[in-house]
Amino acid sequence: MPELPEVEVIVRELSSRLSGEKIINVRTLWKKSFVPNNQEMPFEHNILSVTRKGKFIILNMDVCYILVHLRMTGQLIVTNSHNYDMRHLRVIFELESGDKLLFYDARKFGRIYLIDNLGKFFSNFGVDALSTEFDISYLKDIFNKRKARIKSFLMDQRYIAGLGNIYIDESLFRAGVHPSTAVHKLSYKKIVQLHGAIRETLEHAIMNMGTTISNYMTTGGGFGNNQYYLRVYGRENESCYTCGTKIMKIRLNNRGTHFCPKCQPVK
DNA sequence: CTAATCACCTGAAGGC
DNA sequence: TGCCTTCAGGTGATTA
Repeated sequence: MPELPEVEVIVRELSSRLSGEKIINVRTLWKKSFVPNNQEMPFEHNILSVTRKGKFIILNMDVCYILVHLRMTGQLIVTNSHNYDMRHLRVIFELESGDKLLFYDARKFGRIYLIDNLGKFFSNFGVDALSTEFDISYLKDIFNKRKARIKSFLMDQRYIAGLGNIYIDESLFRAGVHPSTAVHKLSYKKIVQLHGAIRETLEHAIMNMGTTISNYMTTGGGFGNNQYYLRVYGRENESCYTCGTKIMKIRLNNRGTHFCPKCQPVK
């Protein structure tokens, strides 16, 4: 489901609702969703803060961390109702206040990890796309000698963390780069443009509270608005806002990929 | 080591 | 209505 902007919106909400809370119990309804794989476990931890790295949501606690990855269809909902929906409910965190943090996940791809060493967990992880470490020289370095197509390279979280299918298509459009371009063929000028395009695309999406296509929602059940501002994603056969050419959709490494053939010519 | 493809799951949407 | 196919904000494992 979500990419960096959606996760960021969720983290901001969770941060104000969960900081200072205490988890007093965890119940797992689908074993694979919670990586210790215990159905029930004694559990008492204070949540100090909620942060993010790439698409991972991080609950920072006294002596350990809970990491949540929503993958395609995961949702986190905070509720004080006793009558919540059980359909697709996978994990329940009970809080001392009486509220519950509910993890829903229709496709069961999402994962929640309980770990004690963040550095080790993220050792193979690239820089976050909104961090200051993600700058033009970093982008130039990781692009050096790479022959992969730019779209699939940007999907790889070991280099840049946070980008996914929607925002890569949108960023490549803004930068005027064809998604099949071999990474090492990008000119310095295009690298600069792409860096700016990625930043702008993500920041705009966060301002719009994320993109709701099918089931992304915020922790209180609200929707995003960024779907109304997409320029290529989901617009196949519609006219490019810049030049009027029909937006094309192709399959790249098994992912639907949208672009304007005129604004993003093959290099 | 790098790059591409498959596997994991379920449900919604479209064609017939 | 219903059956069948395809597709989906992701990523780990497997293959070449």
